Amino acid sequence: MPATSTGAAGGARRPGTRSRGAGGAATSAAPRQRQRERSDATVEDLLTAARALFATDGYGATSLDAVCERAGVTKGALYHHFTGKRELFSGVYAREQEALAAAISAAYLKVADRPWEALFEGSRAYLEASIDPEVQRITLFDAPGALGWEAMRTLGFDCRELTFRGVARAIRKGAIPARPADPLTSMLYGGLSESAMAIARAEDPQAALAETLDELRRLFDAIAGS
Amino acid sequence: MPATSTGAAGGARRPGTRSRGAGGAATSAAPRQRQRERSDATVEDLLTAARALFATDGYGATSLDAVCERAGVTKGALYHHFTGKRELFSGVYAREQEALAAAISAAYLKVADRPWEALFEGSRAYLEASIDPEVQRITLFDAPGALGWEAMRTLGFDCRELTFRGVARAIRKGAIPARPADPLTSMLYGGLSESAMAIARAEDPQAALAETLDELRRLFDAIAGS
DNA sequence: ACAGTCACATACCTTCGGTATGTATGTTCC
DNA sequence: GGAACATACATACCGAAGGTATGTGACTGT
Repeated sequence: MPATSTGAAGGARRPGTRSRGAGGAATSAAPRQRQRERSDATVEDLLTAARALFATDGYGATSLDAVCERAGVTKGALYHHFTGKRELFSGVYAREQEALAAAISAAYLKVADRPWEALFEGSRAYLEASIDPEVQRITLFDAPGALGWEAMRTLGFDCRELTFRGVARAIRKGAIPARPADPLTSMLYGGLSESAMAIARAEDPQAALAETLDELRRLFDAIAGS
Repeated sequence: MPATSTGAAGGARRPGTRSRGAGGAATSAAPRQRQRERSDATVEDLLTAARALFATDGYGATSLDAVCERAGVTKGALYHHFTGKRELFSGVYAREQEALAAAISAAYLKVADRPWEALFEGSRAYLEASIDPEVQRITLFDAPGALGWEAMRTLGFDCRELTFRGVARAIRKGAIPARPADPLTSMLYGGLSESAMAIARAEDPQAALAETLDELRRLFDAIAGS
């Protein structure tokens, strides 16, 4: 044990001054609640910091030291809550997927009684949300290489699964000609993802988005009426 | 300059024993040809070794030391021919794209007089070639994160560009209803890429491929007849 | 209040991408 | 044909970054 007591005397030092929770009022209100809140707050800070850096610098160029510094924590905290860089990114990715899935579901449910139209609206929502370069960097560029196919699909509620359900339901309800749902799901989901990337890199993203939605409309009409 | 003469006396040591070319016959046959051949051979070895490791272990998990060892060279050689890991991967990626593009073109040209059918055949070729997990790991999983969008599209003859040309030509020739070519290109190319990944992970890849080609047929027919 | 656990902080190790430098093999020019 | 130069590497080293071992104070059940 070289150089034990570092610097000044003991006590919780700089990185963060962890002391969340609503003041120090009722200590007996919640038995083991304090530690949970502290943990949750730290995890929240780590995920927020990581999401910001991953989104702008990318997975490879983001160092855990930078994440910890931004979160006001040290690597001890990070490795206490995550097994490593992969799982940290995994957490960020899961949140991103959750947000996308929420947007898709909300759009879908507005016209859920018309299955095919509902899938179109869900697709539109996914496309519009996925245009954000930060979202793209995480979910479309870095996630495949960092997490792999299996992890991407098993993590939280992924959008591909949502798309599959929408396609399957449209088929079941007879909104489009009968067929296996998987192939069409892949074509639709992959097409939308690639479209989002292309739109974000276009000279005029707004125009590109409009053109893409037009094409999507044509495709949906063509599929339904064949 | 610490520890100058390392180990035994000088002389070209183990890593490779570079001595390509057709023997040492006519020395005056080609003026500056020997070095070129040597360089080309080294680059070839590096790209081959890198492709093997990148394909199986992925970009992040592949170390340059491992690549050099497999190629029978040291890092001095690698950094003489490439600026770094990115460019090495870039070279591997470019070759992969070239091979895919060649397969697409060959299939397309067989029925080039029917633009829409030709694009279908090109799509089929891309799909079948992209099912290989090694190809996928390089071109679909790691390339986006490692190279980014711009580099992927400007590197060599990329398949998306080929798809675009096929779509644009089909529109120009009136094989499908008029529309901007870019959105449909994205939907098609992205859909095929995602489909390839799904097929490779399916329980029965052959059956999944057949179903996907059926769906592709339906989609092409629907688009043409709308 | 005391023992045990949790949530971190500190210090260290190892791997790996990248660089600086040395050197043998061509290549060119006189 | 040999000196001068360029090319194609090999060797040795550096710094950054992911990961680990260990210590310590705050929190918690008894």
